[in-house]
Amino acid sequence: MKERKKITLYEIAQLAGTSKSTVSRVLMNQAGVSPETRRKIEQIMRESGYHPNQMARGLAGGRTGMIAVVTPGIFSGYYAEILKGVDVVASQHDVHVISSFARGEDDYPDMIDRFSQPGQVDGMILVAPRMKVFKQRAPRTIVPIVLVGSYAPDNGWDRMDRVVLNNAGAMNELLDHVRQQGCRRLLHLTGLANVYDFAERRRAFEEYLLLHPTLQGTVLSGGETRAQAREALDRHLDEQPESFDAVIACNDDMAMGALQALRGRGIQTPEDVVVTGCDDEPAAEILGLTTLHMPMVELGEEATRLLFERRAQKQISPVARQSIVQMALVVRSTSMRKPAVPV
Amino acid sequence: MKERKKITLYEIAQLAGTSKSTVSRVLMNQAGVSPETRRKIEQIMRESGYHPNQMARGLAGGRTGMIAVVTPGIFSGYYAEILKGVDVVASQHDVHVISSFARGEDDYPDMIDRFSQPGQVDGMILVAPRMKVFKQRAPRTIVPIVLVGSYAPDNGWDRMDRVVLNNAGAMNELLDHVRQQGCRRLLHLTGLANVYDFAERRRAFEEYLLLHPTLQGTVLSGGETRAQAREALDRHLDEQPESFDAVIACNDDMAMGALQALRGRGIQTPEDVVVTGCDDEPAAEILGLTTLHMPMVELGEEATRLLFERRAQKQISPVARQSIVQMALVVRSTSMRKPAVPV
DNA sequence: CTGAAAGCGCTTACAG
DNA sequence: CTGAAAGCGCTTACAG
Repeated sequence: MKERKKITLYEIAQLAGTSKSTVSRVLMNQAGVSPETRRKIEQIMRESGYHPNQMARGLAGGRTGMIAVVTPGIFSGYYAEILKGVDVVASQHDVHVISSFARGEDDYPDMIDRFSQPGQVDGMILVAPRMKVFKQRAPRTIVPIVLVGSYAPDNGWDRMDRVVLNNAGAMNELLDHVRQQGCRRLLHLTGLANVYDFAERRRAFEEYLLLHPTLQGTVLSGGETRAQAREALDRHLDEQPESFDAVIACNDDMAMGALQALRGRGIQTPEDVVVTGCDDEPAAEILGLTTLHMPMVELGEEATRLLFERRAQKQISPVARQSIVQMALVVRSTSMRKPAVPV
Repeated sequence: MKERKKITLYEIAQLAGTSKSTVSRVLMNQAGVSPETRRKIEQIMRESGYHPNQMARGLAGGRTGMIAVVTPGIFSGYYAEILKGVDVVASQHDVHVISSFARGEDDYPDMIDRFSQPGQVDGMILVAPRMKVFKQRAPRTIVPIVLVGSYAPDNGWDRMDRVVLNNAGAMNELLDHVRQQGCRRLLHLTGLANVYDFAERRRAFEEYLLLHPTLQGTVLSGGETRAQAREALDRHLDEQPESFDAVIACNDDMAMGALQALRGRGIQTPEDVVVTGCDDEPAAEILGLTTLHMPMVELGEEATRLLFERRAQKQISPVARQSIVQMALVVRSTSMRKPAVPV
């Protein structure tokens, strides 16, 4: 039944015995079309399997029907879940999602530049951009931008909507728990310094130590990948064995590297050393890793909601919105010293 | 230095003291422009921060500069890696990647239909489409399609390029290894029957049994998710305890579910039961899960290469290409009975 | 409620 | 090697 020839809005108008204008109105869901005409046009569109040419719509109407999600090149598996959340909301608006991986941190500004030009996308979501991006003034673009898990300095970036995590609060809760497990010498395994969330978590860790003088704390830089985290901890164990009784990693991936390092030396978890992560990646559950749960799909959805709200505004608003997504402590076996719960 | 007013090809032509045609030629990388003129235009484009309007290019030239990747709604984390591979190759061609998650298997045909209309994308990659998609004849579309990890029945789908895995060969290697570990009663934990790769692996499992009469084999359906796999194995253990000494799961996720079920009953791995997966997801390494390694980024890259080769062809070619990606056995602790190797 | 016309910013023959 | 003109398929005032 479906036409194979490419069919245009003009053809639909012909078949309906009306004009392009009217067909366009029903396509745009605009008022001012008689119910009867509308019904007829809708039926013809359906029967003919008509899909409007996106490129033409974009050019004529100034709306591309696309948004871009830019993620760092190196990623934890959870970026896929954020992407899925974005897709859920975007598809409700009949908008496609362009996914781009930044190649190095220098690539970020270029991508922003490119996407903020007219005729590219209707908006962009920047996931965990590296701090370096913010060295330059924020582009004064008509294309709305939403930041996810990100810094927002006052050289213009603070005008943008953003979705952030309650890093400090969640970290506090986590450290309270670790302390209750009897740990006193805490090692914070941090990641790249230019990742905003990592910096926040580190700061929360250090502030917690100030408030709890009975605790001893160290910060160890674990590099970028799981393997690097493992190596870093290995070296640390060579130099200062038994110097800590808890590893607080800045994310699950690094926590897993830590687990490997400990296991390799026969150090028991959680008996000798408690280990915690952050993110609650799929693998965390399996490993019994205590972590902070981040609702990743939600994160993507919320960012996209902000984007569409912004897009819907007629004029530029002076209000920047910020959504704070709560992470929740998930206690599992890597930190559970007291009662042995069956898995 | 950067212009904020939107700048068009026409402006570039003005600045260069030439015509739109000539500017378009350098944009399209076409021959027939004096080196001097080309250099000048390129410089002006760079200085003005010009990016051509994609919508206009798409409408005028018939090339959208986008390709779509459609993935199933429920996904293992590894789809993100495929997406990354796609992005790597696509960006070399200055093409953007639209990522779409199919909402249920009925959504697949609709998406294919929509994307294959003109003015949408220049090509599409279908990742692990459910078998149901192939019930209907393949669309006779000008938009090239590449199938990844997929069936290709002869009702038109066999005209398409595809990237597949050496499921049977790899499964054989895996089963040889399991047999060498002393296992004789094998339980195959399979996933949704409508996933091509799962069906292939199951077939390979059954054929292996036919060739090795000393082995005993069972196939257990593990549902769709890790949790379901765990439950399925739990029920099986209730009904027929100690009926197997190896679990051969159709992917890592289900293998992890199996590990949970076994652990919950105090059954030792690999001493009592050997467990294997497939895919080599990030979590597999941590868990010490024996699996078949799938080079996921490569898979995405190869699919995209096929797509661009097809796009470059002037006329429709009668040749359908098939790339077979080799999976390799990765032996880890869940199947290593003989020598205890240090992790 | 409806239609004719202009125009979005490019590419692509075509003519020179 | 270069330019003028047509046209891609829509949306958007504008006029009725």
